[in-house]
Amino acid sequence: MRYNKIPDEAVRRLPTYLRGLLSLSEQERKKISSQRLADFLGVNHWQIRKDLSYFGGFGTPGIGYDIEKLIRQIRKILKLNMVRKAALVGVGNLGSAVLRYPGFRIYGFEIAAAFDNNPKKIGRKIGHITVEDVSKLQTLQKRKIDLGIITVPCEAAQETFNKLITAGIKGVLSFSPCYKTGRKKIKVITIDIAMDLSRLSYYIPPSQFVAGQALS
Amino acid sequence: MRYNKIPDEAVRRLPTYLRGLLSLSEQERKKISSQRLADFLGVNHWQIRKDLSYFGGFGTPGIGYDIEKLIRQIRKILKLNMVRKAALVGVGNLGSAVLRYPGFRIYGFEIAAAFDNNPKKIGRKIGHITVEDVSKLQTLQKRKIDLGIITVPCEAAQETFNKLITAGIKGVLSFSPCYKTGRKKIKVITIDIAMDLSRLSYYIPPSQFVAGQALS
DNA sequence: TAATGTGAAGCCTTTCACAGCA
DNA sequence: TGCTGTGAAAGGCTTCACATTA
Repeated sequence: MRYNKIPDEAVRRLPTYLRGLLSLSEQERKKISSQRLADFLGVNHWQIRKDLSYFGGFGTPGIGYDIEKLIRQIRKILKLNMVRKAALVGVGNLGSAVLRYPGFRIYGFEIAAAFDNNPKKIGRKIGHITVEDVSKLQTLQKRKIDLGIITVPCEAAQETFNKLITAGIKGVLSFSPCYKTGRKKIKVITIDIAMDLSRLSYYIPPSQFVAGQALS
Repeated sequence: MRYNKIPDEAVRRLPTYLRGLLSLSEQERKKISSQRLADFLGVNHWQIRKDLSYFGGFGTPGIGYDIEKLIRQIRKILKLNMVRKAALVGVGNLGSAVLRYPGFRIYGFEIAAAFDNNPKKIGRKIGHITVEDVSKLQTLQKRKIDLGIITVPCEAAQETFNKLITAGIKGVLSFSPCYKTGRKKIKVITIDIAMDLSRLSYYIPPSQFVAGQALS
């Protein structure tokens, strides 16, 4: 393969392709063309081919892609072909919801631990996970957990982030925008719900102009 | 202003700047330079200046930006300088958590209604919102609600999406990736938690290789 | 002097068109 | 014929350096 740089955007799209393929594999179909997968997902066919070509040629000209084989390939690329364990910190409303979120299963993730600093929550069971005290975060390395999910309130985000780094976590998915990563060589992905809603607002002409509501 | 195209990426960053400014305005400081705001947020100073310049010159050379004024300007750009009401559909674990999510407040959003199709949930109060039957979605237009938040399970996403369109919703924030928008001229932003975690996985070398676990 | 606003360069990503293979 | 894989073109975004202004 002759590409020396793989676009982040291509990586970002791979999980979508994987989801589509998994869905299509349930219907008894063996092969699929980039065109049909693209239609199924509502994307462009050349985009799919280009993205896959960054990682190698997985298809057969004139035929298409073998669904099962491509699923294995993408899993391998995303390093999902092994147990990937995550720990969640902050068992509030959002944290509990994420713990019970059924969507992780198809990608093979296991949320293997949950932590909180509220004594009332420690020991409680959410699904099949027992909430532990945040002081136990240091056990993560031994337990081979290398992904962290932050669902604590804004004020506690920085401290939580630092603790996860100390605990040897290598990647963080955070639902709070309130922290700085410094120069740590750690991958962080932030999901900021309110920010996304604000961004949506930009694109939508409002249905009302309440008198005196608009500011200068 | 001489730009004919404003990058989506610039729009995406505005809410971040707004959050930083709001945070800084609590400290009694009137002016701020792009350099200081950049340091505070952990971004580049020229990026901030460039992004703001797409919308017009808001600063004073040699001095910086007036914090309060810039907050008003960004609010106006993002159309947050008026009441923006959103309706949430799907009062499960995730939906309830989003309803109670405190982060919307600083951007001035109001989640004004919540819907579910489960009779057990209808009539229940979450925070100060009473859950309504999805059949009442048609009342949204009258109630001047033009943003929708989808937190239903995957299987119900497409139907929910269609119903929101019919109800006159102009923008959708969806936590489910399982729908197609068709050629509707509506803005949709999707938050796919599992997809983001998969993407994170790509960047993280795993701490373990369980024997026999890795596939082909 | 201190900071903004911006043209231009450079880089990354998307799109296109088509050679080549089954 | 049908579909992949990819070089090249086009487009969009980021970074830089500096003219300009208070």
